[in-house]
Amino acid sequence: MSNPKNKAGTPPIKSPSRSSRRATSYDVARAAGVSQSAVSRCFAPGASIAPATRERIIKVAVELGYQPNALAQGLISGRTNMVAVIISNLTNLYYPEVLAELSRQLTTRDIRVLLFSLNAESDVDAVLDQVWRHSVDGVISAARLSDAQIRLFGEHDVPLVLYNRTSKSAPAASVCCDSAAGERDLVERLLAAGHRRFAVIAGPADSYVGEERRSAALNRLEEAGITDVPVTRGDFSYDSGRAGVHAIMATGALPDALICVSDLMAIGAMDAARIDLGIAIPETLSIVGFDGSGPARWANYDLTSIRQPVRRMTDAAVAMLIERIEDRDTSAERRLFAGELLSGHSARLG
Amino acid sequence: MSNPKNKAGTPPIKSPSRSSRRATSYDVARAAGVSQSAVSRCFAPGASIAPATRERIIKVAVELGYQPNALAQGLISGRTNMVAVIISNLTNLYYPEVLAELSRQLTTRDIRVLLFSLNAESDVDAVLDQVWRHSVDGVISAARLSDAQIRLFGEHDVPLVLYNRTSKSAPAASVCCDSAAGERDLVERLLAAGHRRFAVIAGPADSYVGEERRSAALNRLEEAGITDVPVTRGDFSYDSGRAGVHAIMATGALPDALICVSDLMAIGAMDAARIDLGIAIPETLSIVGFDGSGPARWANYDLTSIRQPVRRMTDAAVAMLIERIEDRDTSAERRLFAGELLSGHSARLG
DNA sequence: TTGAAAGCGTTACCAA
DNA sequence: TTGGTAACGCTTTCAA
Repeated sequence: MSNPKNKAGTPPIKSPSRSSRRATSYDVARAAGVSQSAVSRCFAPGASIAPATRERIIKVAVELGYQPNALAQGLISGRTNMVAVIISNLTNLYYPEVLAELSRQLTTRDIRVLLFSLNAESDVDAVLDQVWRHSVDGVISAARLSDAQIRLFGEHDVPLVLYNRTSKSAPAASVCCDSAAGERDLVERLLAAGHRRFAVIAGPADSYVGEERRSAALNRLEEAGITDVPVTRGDFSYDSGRAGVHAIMATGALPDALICVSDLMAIGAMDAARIDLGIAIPETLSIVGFDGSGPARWANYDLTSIRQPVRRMTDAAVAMLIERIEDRDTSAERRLFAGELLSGHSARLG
Repeated sequence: MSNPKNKAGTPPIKSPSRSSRRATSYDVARAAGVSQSAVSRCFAPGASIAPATRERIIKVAVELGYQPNALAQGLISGRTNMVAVIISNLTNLYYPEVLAELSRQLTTRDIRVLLFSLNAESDVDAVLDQVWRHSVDGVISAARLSDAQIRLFGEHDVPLVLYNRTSKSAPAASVCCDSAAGERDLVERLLAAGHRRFAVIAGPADSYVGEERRSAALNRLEEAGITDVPVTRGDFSYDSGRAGVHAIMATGALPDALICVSDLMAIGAMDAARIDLGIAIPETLSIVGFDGSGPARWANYDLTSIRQPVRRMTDAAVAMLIERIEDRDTSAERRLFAGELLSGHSARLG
């Protein structure tokens, strides 16, 4: 009875009907006539094992359909090869692109994605609890976290990379598109083309990027001596962009340039202007957006916008995260990427 | 030395700088003066424990910030409370909505989502390997699985629910929108309005729903005696819809009704027709889509389409999966949901 | 109701 | 290069 597994001499399997229990490293070891340790080493990256032994074990492992149990691996090694991705609302046109790209890049590096998608009501703290419990190796968050929440990552010693967010008081690694520069750029081009009567459709007050874009636009306008700029707020949705146009027109303002802080709102605004109000774009009204998401490039809209370099940004986010997983003492760093101007034809540019 | 944790009397912690190790049930037990088993019971659903004890333990647990380790729980109990969601391409307009809804519903039931998003090149078998390794409780797949792959779920005893796919030879639970009925419905309404010259923009030949919709449309047309129908194939993208229109026109055909098997292609087709070719929609050409995704309802398109009842479908998928997790002998079942006609204004209907 | 002890399936460490 | 053994942090019997 040298079987290390059944010290107590367990009786025949209890449920013979459900016989196909998953093979463990012990099963492989027994069948290959080696120790369980040998099997483990066989699947470890740079372990010392004789080629012959290795080959024999692999053969048996394949026969038995053995694959290491990720739970057990994670429990003992402290690495799960899982990263949590927290994203605020998937219905936003821009996030699916980011998520797809993140997922692709993480998969490439043999890391799995544990997805947490927040809807408005959902509780971030509850999500974070799950994050701790599941021992993920790190977190990429494109959702709004409070400074206190960011600090929790330090306490739990879980690497974090923020996507298109930052925090001044709590230091955290982050990857952002330079919204301010992009927005200033757009405004300058609009000014150069002779626009003087501006209006803005901003985002919700608690949106980091939304506020950054709004204030960048207003600041640049102020520098140009333009201060009387009607601002209305939307929630980044198509409908809110459409409603925004009506809200602005209702004030009696007659802008010749409309700045929307997201593409989706810009698209809603274009439809409202052209279809509801019969305004010619860009002849009578210039409209600009931000993000460079798919529909912005559809022929019907051909939006003038700033395209975020999603590929490079997600690339950087993943690289930064892995760096911090490998060396937890890597200090906070903020990487800022310039957006690319999509000229489009929804605005007259100078 | 009655500490059950340090039998060997381990020396002081190795890295004092990184002191904040996560509290375990042993830590809580010691601090509360109870056994580790008591702590475990305290966090188990219907365990027998004295209210007083329970309260004391909870108090200590909160103080220490204790939370059960999901890995250890999963390893011993065989339930991870994780479900894998496999989805083919996130950039499709319709999938993010499905994913968001699935994520929401699973979260409600205290289940986490392990996301696998396939891009064209990625290897389904590699994804499945990861699924087995991570011991997920079940899988919802909106990606194309071969019959052999579906059978693997049986062998591994992992519950599976297919979303908008089925398999005739390998039995599997599935939730689908009745594409055939929806498409027939659209065709009938188009026929009733007097359309006689049809064309179809279909999906890739290996798409289940795409083919179902294409053949349903062609069959219904054949019943009406219309057989000479030009068909071109796209890949469900905007660009391919646009290209499809040009391809059809290039054949010399002059359809008065264009059937697109997805909204995104229908939108591309509308832009091509109106913008590239100056064709009036729906006066000169009726265009219909399928899915009822967000942009289909934008004022500029106001697409005539079939809306999939995403909420009810995801609801059903989650319910079916949980049923099979709880009782693995639940037999295969196929639930078919009728789509809802979105009249829109991109087609003249009878 | 409580506690002790046996796993779950690995990796990490040590001696051989 | 190998095998033995101790964790990892929990749930689950089984006795008390």
